[in-house]
Order: sequence, then C-alpha cells, then structure tokens
Amino acid sequence: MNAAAPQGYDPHAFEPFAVTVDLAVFTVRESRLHVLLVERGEDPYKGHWALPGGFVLPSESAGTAARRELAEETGLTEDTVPSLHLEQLGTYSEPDRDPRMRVVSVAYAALVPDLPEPRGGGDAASAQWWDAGRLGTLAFDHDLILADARARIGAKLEYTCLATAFCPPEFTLGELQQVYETVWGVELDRPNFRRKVLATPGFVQAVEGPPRRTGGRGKPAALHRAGAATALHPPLLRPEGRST
Amino acid sequence: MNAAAPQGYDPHAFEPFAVTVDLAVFTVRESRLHVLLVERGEDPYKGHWALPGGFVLPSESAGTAARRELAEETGLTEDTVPSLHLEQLGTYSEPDRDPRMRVVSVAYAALVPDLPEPRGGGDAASAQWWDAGRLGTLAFDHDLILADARARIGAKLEYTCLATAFCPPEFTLGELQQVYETVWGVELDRPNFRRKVLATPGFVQAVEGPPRRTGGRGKPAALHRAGAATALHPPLLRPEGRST
DNA sequence: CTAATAGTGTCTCTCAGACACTATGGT
DNA sequence: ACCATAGTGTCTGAGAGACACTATTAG
Repeated sequence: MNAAAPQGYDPHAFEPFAVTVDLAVFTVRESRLHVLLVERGEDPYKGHWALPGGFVLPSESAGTAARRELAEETGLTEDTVPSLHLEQLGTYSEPDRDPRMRVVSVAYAALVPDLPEPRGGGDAASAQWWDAGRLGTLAFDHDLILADARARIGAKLEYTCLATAFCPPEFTLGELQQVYETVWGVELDRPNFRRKVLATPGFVQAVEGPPRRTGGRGKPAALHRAGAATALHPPLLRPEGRST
Repeated sequence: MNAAAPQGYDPHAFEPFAVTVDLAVFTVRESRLHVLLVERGEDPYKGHWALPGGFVLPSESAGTAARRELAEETGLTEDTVPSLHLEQLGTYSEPDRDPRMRVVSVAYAALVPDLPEPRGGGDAASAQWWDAGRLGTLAFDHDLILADARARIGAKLEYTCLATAFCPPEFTLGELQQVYETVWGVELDRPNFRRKVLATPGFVQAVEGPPRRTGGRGKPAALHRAGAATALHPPLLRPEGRST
C-alpha cells in the first residue's frame, strides 16, 4: 500500500484486475454432503460445472457481493439470507486462473440447511445440488477452492458451534450428530456425542414443549435450537483427526 | 464466475480494481509482540504508519507479491524468505477503504524470528518494528487487518506448531514458552508447558550435542530445533481462552 | 550465600472413549 | 415380537492444572 502504483494511480493506465466472488455452498442431504454448482453456459469451460459466483460491483464489498450471489443462486429471500452462515475462505489469484483476463476471486463458504430445492430466480437457472463425494472436475480452479472449503468446514466443526448452521431451526441431537458424521466421514459414539454437546453451555438449548419428532421409526427425539455460543471449549476433536 | 461481467469481458470497459497485498509481519522482541510498520510518505494518510505492502503485479499471484514485499521490507535475502512462515489472512474490499480508487487488498500474516534490524533496501527506508501493544491509529483499515492478524496468530498457536516460527533455528524451551506467553498475554506453568511440548511428537527435537546456552543467568538450557510436525493434537489451549 | 532459570516428579480433576443398559416408538 | 432410534449410567485411561522439589549457573 505504500509502494507507488505502476504508472501512479491512474485507474485506467495499467492492466486492470477483475474481482469476483466464488461460493462454496454446502448442505447435508440424506446423510451426504452436497454442494451447489451451476452449469456454465459460456465458453471458457462451457458445459462444465462451477461454483456459483460473480463480479464484485463497484459499490460493493466482496462480502456484500457474496451475500447477493448467495440469495440469487439459492433463490432465498433477502430476509433469510442474513441468517445463513457465510464466511470468507481465501482469495485465489494465480495469473492464469481465468484464460480471458486477470481475475482475482474471493472465495466464500456458506452453510445452509437442507433446502426444498435451489432453482434460483437469477441467471442460475441451472443451479443444482451435487453430492460432494461424487464430483467430476470443475471449471477454473474450483476443485482447489472446493477442497479448501471442505477442509475449512471440517476443521471449524471441531472448535465452533457451526454444525447447527446445517440444521433447521429445530433439530434433534441425532440430526446434529449426522452433520458431524457426514462432514467428517466418521461414525461417532452417540452417548458420548450427547454428553459433549449438552455439557457445552450455549451450544444447544432444549425446546421446552413436549413436542417431539421422529426421523423414521424409533423413539421420538427431543427438539433443540441453536444456542448463543459460537466457540466450543474444549473442542470436539474428530477421531484420529488432523486439523486445518 | 458464471455471471456476465458488466459490459462483458472487455478489461477496460468498466471501472477497474487495483489489487494490493498488505503484510502483518510479527516478531517477538524482549518479550513483547512487535509488528513491522512503514511510514507513509504520500498523501492519503501521509505521515501515518501503515502495514507494509504493495501492488500485485500483472504476472504475480497475491502470494508471490506478498513474498516479494516481505523480502523488500525486511531486507532479507531471497534465500531466507522462503523459509519464513507466511499465510493468507483474508481480503479487505470495502469500497471506500482507499480514498483514491477502488483497492482490494489481500492481507497476509508473516512470522519471523527476532531480526537484527529491518532497514529494507527497497522503498521501505522507514520500516520499523513497533510494540504491538502500544500502537496509535494506522492508515486505511490497517487497524482492522492488524487486529484480525493478531487474533489469527493467537488462535493458530493453540492447534499448530507455529510458535517455532518466531524462534531462531535453535532455541530453548524457555524461549518457546516466552512466545506463547507474549502472544497470548498470559503466564504458563513451566513444567506443564515442557511436558506438553515434549509429549507432542515432532513439535521440537533436542539438539544432541551437549552445547547449551543461557538467556542471562541461571542454569543453561538444552537447545532444540523445530520438528517436522505442523499440527498439535491435542491442542495446547490457552487458559480461560477463547479461540478464533 | 542468594537469585534466577532449567528440569523432574506427583497428585488430582476433567473429560473423552468404550460400552452396557433402559425407554419408546413403528412395523 | 422385533427393530430402530433416543436416552442414561459407568468404568477407565489420557491429559491438563497445580505445585513441591532438585539441579546448575551468575553474582
């Protein structure tokens, strides 16, 4: 920021950068991690699937652009989007990552509960959920971005209360455990998971009314809501795990 | 990435973004956390102190630009810079963060051992170490970037072996403990710290020769080198601590 | 000698993993 | 009756906090 710009500060005097956002939108469907992808209709990588995203407009920050794109691609109203978890992942800036011009992309990860169906109203008519475990090669460097996003989400489940972001407003502890098992790809001991979650103040709070719900057959489970806590101390480490 | 660019993809048809890198370079000096700052000689915030940084050149990725700037500002040779810890922090993109034009900045955090003196050879003649606990207001949004950087570094000490990046090639366990105490601003129990560090395979390795060294008076301490491990399992949580 | 730092040993409490067991629903 | 899921209780071992103690240097 202190060095002189090439050719000074004339905005049009040097080759400009385009700045975009790319979104890795995750959900858990049927005990599998899913990612929202769009099919490219234009030529670089035409027909390939890519992370949803778009240009940062002159009046926007990258975060604002990411929220806007998230609303467009998921078809959610502007009311519900602010409550979704959206976090900046990192910025991808290799000079040749887009063959057309110099594009620097700020990647975001978003966690949403299992939505009815994507089908956004925007230009994302082809947006679709894909099983994150059975993907082909994505456009641009989106394989790398997606891998980084999955690693980040998996690590954050260990030391934050983020898992509730994958759940509907009211959920059972079994569903919450499913989130961990799905994202980490491991099986957890139910009694121990229960003990840990309930022993962490503010992670979940029981919904008082005796209303219960089932996820098929078996005993109905008590419902919970996400609590106020965001951090998990001590962390809930994944078995055999490595972090970051 | 899928949406059409404003005015299509003509690089000069829309208002361009400049992309810069900003560096939060940390070291531990005399049991205090220090940050490398440069004094601005040009007008926006002229005379204020700022994080070192500069423009990403057309042929560079942001990471490459950050390494180049790090070498320039610290005055280190290109040989030693690759061994330093440099990690991307996040991207700052508020539309009004630079009054001159639209500048998106990718922030990096770097950890270096206590260097003789900065005095870079580049345009950073005014680069200087500042006690991170006694800073005024920095230029642009660098206060925010610096706060984020400190939070990130503090959190990463918990679950990675990063602390050795602040130490010279050979160090005593007392010096390593000083790093934790300085960054976290707490006091740790020496026997417990020792036990934890030595019980983590690959965190540090004892230097065989009986050479020892002192940090003043007292019994000389055995020397260690950084080990091959990068993650810390289980983590070394800071007392009373919160993460992230 | 004392001050200061390095290093060892030990007790206790917390907590995670393993797992046996009971409870309550659907089929 | 049987199965599947929810929920409880208990044992054990790993590890962190607290802290007493010894060892080795400078002054």
